[in-house]
Parts: sequence; structure tokens; C-alpha cells
Amino acid sequence: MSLRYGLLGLLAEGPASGYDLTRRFEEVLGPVWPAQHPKIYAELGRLTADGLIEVDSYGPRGRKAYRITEDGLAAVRTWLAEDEVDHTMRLEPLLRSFFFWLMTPEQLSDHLVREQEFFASMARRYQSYAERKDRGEFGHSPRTQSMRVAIEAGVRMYEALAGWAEWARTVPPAKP
Amino acid sequence: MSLRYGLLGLLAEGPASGYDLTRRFEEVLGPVWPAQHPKIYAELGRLTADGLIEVDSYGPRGRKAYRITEDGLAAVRTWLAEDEVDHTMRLEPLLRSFFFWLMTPEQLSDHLVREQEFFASMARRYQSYAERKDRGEFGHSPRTQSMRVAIEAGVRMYEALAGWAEWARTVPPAKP
DNA sequence: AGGGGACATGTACTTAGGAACATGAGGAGC
DNA sequence: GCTCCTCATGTTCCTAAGTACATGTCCCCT
Repeated sequence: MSLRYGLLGLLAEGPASGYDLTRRFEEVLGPVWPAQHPKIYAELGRLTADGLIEVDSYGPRGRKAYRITEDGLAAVRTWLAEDEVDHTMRLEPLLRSFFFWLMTPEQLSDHLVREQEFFASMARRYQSYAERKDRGEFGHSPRTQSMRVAIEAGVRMYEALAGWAEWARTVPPAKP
Repeated sequence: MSLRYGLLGLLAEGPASGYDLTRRFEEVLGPVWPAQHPKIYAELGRLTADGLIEVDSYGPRGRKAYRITEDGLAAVRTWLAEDEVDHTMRLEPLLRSFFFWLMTPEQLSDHLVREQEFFASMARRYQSYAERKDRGEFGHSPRTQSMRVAIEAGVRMYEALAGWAEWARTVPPAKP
């Protein structure tokens, strides 16, 4: 259901094609909600059938841009304001951490170094996005303001994970 | 695939039934990897067919406890050491944050207060687990040592999210 | 003795997600 | 004129996840 509202939310910014939405999903929403083009095209079909979006224009190469309808806008707003938030976070790195005791100290150490580097680099990436926004590169619309809030979450989450990986390296392996 | 290794990892601690594993998944691994009993029983069947686990004992009420085999143990270890980590985090609260600009200031404020409370309460829950572990309540086996590391991740993640929600409340709504 | 709750396993069905396959138009550079 | 890349949409198929249905046992409390 989240994909549906993700698409509606993006279309609330303005008309876009399935191709545009696919790219926006992989660039922007990818880390928190991956979606491949087959799912997106299928969902666009269902959204059209439900009257939440409609075709806005046809372009070259069979391009079809969609526009959100009044009903569609109302649907996202209801979702945001009334639907219960699903708080489950599906995070493989944390699932793995429950089983660290099955790794040799060397394997674990290597793993944690790599993880720390990955999380730190992600944190830096989001940090630089945040700085560009704060310098005004993306303008000051409400939409980009929300993007700034989302980016801040990315910075904080990845910094927390990087810090965790670093801390985990200092935990001595237990001797049973 | 993660469910498979999650089950193997839990069975590496000792024999357990499908029912035991279902409860452990919802109590311990639930927040990072939800799994319902139908998936678990089905996967246990597949793991048995693949020779990675075997029936350890039969108990009352049709209870069947499984034991991990040498092959199974080798399979988890290979996964941990060699399989690439999937870093995608599917997190609805962050997906929603991209669309905060579609909410009224009142709705957003309410939402962020509730989210902050939720994340803070989760952080406290994991914090108290951590303290119990540090007091020695769960012993000092390598297994519980890993649990301690996983719990620390929970504390840090939820604290980061609570801090984020609090910070987000201070971001003034943009006037376009 | 009876009832309720936790224990225990499974099937059936639906939806979500992801990989592979299939096709073709338009534009830039050689 | 040809080639290659990006744009662009879609189908097919398989696996993962989740909901609902179905069934029965053991134990504790009243």
C-alpha cells in the first residue's frame, strides 16, 4: 500500500511519467522504499482505474505523463493524517548482528569495519545534500522543506549506525 | 532469504520448535525482520528437505523440535561471512516524511509528537534490556553478547529517530 | 466436570516484491 | 547512414510476505 501513496505523493508535486517516477523512486525514495518499474507501471494502471490519477499528456516514444486528481490528493492526505504508521524496519544488518557470535573475531572485525565505512559514507552523502539545501540550491518550497526533513533523518540514522558499528568493534568477544 | 538464515541462526543456539521460533521472531527479531508462523513452518520444511536442519524430538501436542545440522551451521556461517549485506531499510515513517508538506501544520505537529513518543518509548525499552544484560541477568555467553550488540543498535536507532522527530517539530513550515 | 487459554501445527489464498524478458522510438556522434 | 545510448512502456514468471481459515491438545482454574 505504501508504494501506492508514494506514487501519489510524488505526483502531488506535479505531473510525471512512469519512467520519471521510477527514477525518482530509485534516486530519492530508494533507500527507504525500493520500487522497480514493473510494480510502478502496474500500480499506475490501478490508480488510473480507481480515478486517483489520470493521463495528463502524451509525449514522444509513447511517453504518458500522469496527473493527480482531487480524489487522489484527498487519498494521500487521508493516508498521511489518519492511517496508522507502520513502524517495522526491515534491516538486514541488524538481523545479522544477532548472529555475530557465529563469526570468528577476524570475520566480525572485517565486517564491522566495512559496515562502519558504508554507514559513514551514506551519512556524508546525506549531509552534503542537507548543506546544499541549506545554501538554498533547491529553493524554499514546502516540498523541498519536507525533503530537508527527510534528509535529516537519513543523516541521523546513518550516523547512528556508523557509531554503532564503531562501538561494536570495541566489544570484547565473550569467552564461554 | 533472510528468514531462512534468521531461523538457522536461532537454531544455532539450540533446538527449538516452529512455535518457539515464531515467538522468538516476534519478540526478538520482530522489529527488524517480521515473520508469521505460516512462513516459518513452510521454511522449516524446506530447510529439512535441504538437510540444513533435522527433527530433534517430538513433544506433546504434536510438538516437533528441530536441530541444526553441520551443513546448516556451515550455511549460516557462509552467509554471515560472505554474502553481501542488503542495506535497504524499508521504513514507512521516513517515506511519509517526504510528503509532510501535504499535511496541515496541526496534523504534522500531532504526527511528530506521536512519532517522537513512540520512538522514545522504544529507545527506553531497549535501554532497559541493555541495562539488564549489563547487570548480568542474561549471563555472559557469546550469544547474549551478540544480543547486547543488537540491542545497542536498537537504542541508538530509536534515539536517533526520536531526536529527529523532535528536531522536525522545530522546522518552520515554508511559505511558498 | 467444564471452560478458557496457551500451546502447537498446518493449509489456502491473496498481495507485494523483484528478476528476466520483450520491444521500440528518438537523439547524438561518427 | 549507422551505431549506440537513453528514454519509455509493458508482460511474464517466480518468490516472499501476510491474512484468514482450520484443527486439535494439554493444563489450569473454578
